[in-house]
Amino acid sequence: MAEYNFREIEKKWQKFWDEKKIYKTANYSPKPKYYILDMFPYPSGAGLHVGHPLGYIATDIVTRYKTLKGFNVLHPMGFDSFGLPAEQYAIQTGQHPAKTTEQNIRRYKEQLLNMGFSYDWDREVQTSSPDYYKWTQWIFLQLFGSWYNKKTDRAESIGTLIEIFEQSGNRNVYAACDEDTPEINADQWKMMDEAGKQKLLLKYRLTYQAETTVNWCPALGTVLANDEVRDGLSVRGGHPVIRKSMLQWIMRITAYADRLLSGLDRIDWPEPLKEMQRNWIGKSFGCIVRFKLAGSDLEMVVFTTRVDTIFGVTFMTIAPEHERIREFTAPGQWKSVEAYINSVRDKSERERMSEVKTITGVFTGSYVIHPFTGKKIPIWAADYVLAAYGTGMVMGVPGSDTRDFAFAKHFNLPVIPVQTGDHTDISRPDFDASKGTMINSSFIDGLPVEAAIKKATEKVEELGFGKSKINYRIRDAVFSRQRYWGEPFPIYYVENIPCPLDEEKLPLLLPEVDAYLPTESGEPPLGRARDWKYLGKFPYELNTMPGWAGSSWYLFRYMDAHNEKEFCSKDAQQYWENVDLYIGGSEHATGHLLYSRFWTKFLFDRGYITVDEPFKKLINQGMIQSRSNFVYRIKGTNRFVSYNLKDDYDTQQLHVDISLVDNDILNIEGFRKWNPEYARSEFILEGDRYYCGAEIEKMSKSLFNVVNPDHVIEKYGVDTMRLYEMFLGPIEQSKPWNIHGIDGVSKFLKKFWRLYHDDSGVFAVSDEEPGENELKILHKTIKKAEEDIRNFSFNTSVSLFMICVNELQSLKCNKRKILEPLALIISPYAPHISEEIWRLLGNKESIFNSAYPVYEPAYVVEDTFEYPVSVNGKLRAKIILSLDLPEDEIRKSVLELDAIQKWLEGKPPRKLIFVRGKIINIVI
RNA sequence: GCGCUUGUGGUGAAACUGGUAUACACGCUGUCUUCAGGAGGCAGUGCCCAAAAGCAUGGGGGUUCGAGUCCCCCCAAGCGCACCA
Repeated sequence: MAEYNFREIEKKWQKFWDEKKIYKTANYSPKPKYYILDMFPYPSGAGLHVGHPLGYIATDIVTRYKTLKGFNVLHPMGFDSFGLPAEQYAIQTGQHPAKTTEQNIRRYKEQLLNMGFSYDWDREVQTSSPDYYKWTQWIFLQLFGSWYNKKTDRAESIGTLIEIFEQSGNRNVYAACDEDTPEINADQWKMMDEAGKQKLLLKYRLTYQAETTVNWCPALGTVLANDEVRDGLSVRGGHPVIRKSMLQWIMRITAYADRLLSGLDRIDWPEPLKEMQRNWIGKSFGCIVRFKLAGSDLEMVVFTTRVDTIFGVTFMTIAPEHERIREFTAPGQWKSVEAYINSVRDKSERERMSEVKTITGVFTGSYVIHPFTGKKIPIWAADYVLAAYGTGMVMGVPGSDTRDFAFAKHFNLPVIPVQTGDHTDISRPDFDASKGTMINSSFIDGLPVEAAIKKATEKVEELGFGKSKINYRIRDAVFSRQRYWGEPFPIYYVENIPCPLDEEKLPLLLPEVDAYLPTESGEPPLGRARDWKYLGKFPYELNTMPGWAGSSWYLFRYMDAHNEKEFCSKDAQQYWENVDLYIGGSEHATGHLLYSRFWTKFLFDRGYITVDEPFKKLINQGMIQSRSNFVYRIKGTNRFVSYNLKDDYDTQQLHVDISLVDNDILNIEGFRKWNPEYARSEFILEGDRYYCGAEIEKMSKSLFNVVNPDHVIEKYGVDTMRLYEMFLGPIEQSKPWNIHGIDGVSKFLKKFWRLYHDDSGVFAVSDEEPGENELKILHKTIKKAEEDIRNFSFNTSVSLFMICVNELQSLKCNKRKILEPLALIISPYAPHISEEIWRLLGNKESIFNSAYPVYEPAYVVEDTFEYPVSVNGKLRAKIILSLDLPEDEIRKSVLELDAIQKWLEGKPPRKLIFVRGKIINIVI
């Protein structure tokens, strides 16, 4: 008896799709376009695990559905192939990262092809390929050749800035630039030598060099971005990170802070992710206030969001790392301040993090004059002030700010309450600094906080020692890495001045090196490359670009992947615009997803593209976790005790490979073979079984809980795996991988197959006309399947198919006119079996090129005459009424119904509750 | 501490704008063909009960004829940010 043979079917159709290039997409079509993108993977050595395909299956379903609906769909795939693991492997083995990367990509591709995804592989991109990184370098050059004009609120060519300089210097330039940019006039500009001019321009370029304190990771030998560091450790590898000053390439993303923020309102992204980006950008409205130093012309400038509390200032604070701290220190105090600076400097991020609660600081011996009261206010240095936020200096208001309060208490500084509330301990939750009215505050006394801020801001502006200001938390992004396996910068140096390489010379190929470690003198690995000089004499940049460089614009390369003249042709970009649907993990919230928005806005400003957001709709697929299993060894022995008996012994919990466990029952023989250490183990069983413990954890090799999709595919087939991953639950939700339910899905596909075959397994469908009942089942399914795909509710779709197939089976329906559309509806989810059935039904074209059936509303309309009804929301009955009757008639017929009449106890209904034309409730 | 999200059977989970809560699947129980092969069919399965009635969507209030869904207060879990002035 013939059965559903997935092995044969899947191989057959994958080969066919590949050979006939079924999934090739044209750049021009009379059909409407739809662009669906997956976050491309980094091809690691471990291959794909079952978590990877989750998002890919979802995009594939939407792709197939949209294609059936008559869209021209772009659905490409590629590889984010520059990165640390390949390089680390290279350091260990000496093997060129390009080679490892190539092997890994081959394996990934093989796995992806096995899953029957409809990618147009002709458009594949690899960020580490010179054809690709040529354009990453090109975009870098465009950034280098641009500045941000805040008057026009967009990036412009650096040439327009030079023109302005020549005419009127930089006095009237309103640009995103370095804080320390000196003011010059046109004559001064013209008098400057080339080096001086370039130095000045560098302060305006959208990518620039600066000496900055960076996160230096000694173990990785590189600098990390803020989002690559967590708790003072590198996200990758968990090595300690320290603060170090280095000359770095930096992206002026702060120029786009406001547009990155406002753009969020126009894109369809998950709210939590938008919120993460909002917090990261961290816009806050406040005020800059200048305090004159006592006995000096110097001024201390602070940023505050609560200028209304200025009458409560009892001390000033400056970050110990602040570059101007010496100016604010009395000569006699310098020694103790310097000692304090040193003690703070050597602490790593981690140490500072864990010492959040300890209060340290030192008096600088200097004072400022309070602008309103004229009182002398002492200046302190304290590490609770961040050098990088605001001006690196704050005014201490212990009456309203809990941190200032804690500091004042610790050093016994006075507290002046400036707003109503109990000030004995303002860190208690019943004190809310954002509420109340002002006291002890001269002209703002009695005003509520909000009004007080407004009035105080006006006053300081009027008196000229302050100005309202919008401050951002986001900082410019460090863009260089001291690594080998990344894009080389198209930059060479003439007397230490960075010069852009001519665009014609791109790509600047990554040179060969003899080892992938920094040089002995501490230069990055490119320092090992021979003749790494432009024209043989001007040294090239030794840093390479970070991982996010290539991924910040890849969506555009897919549109025109083989273009040798442009990163993407205007025509192709205008046709595809931007991504309609993007699916990937939320871990890229403040990395890739922010940087790609930044580069897109930049390319838009410079007229290279017509969209200023890369991804219209974003869905975060949840993480697939894993269920780890444990065995319990009695301490100091080689005896293992079954889960429910373990409390009787003193045991140690050990991870066991989940492939040795079925339904929490341990395969004892397998376990003995797994590790020689356990070959002679003894077991204390429950009955004749050893039960393991279990816990949900991250999927990781080291926890022995990784599930390789290859095994699942081998056992059940790809279509079953695809359906099952969707059936598992909503796509956005993180959930543990659990194989136990897969039999249900597997059964469903077998039933589906059997619908088209008779009892002896021979393909057989009837050409009989379907009855209304069968049509109803079909059209209900079509309708619901469309709704589900529109809502990305794939799990309910799978249930729906099961119901449909069960119903048809119980009707013994084998009619072509029902079964042919059914194969089409299921095809986005289970393409192989559907294609096979489609061909058995005699179709010549691939199911991928067919048209999704249209449902007939007539067959979907529910029974309109039978309603559930309750009386006073309690009793229920089904009554039969006509929709067309006027309300009075309905009321009459309700009273005539015996059952209802009994409940009504003869009283006429006071009110009939209608919902969508149906009586739902009767109120007495 | 702040922000966001989520709490429904033994398990994964359904439930459209408030309208018969627990669809579908797993698991479990019984059973049939009879097989020891991860096969197929049928019936049962929220809780308490012999049954009827009753009670059930983390807990407590509220709005409503009617609340898993809306509002308020708690509790728990997950994620993100974290001295941001």
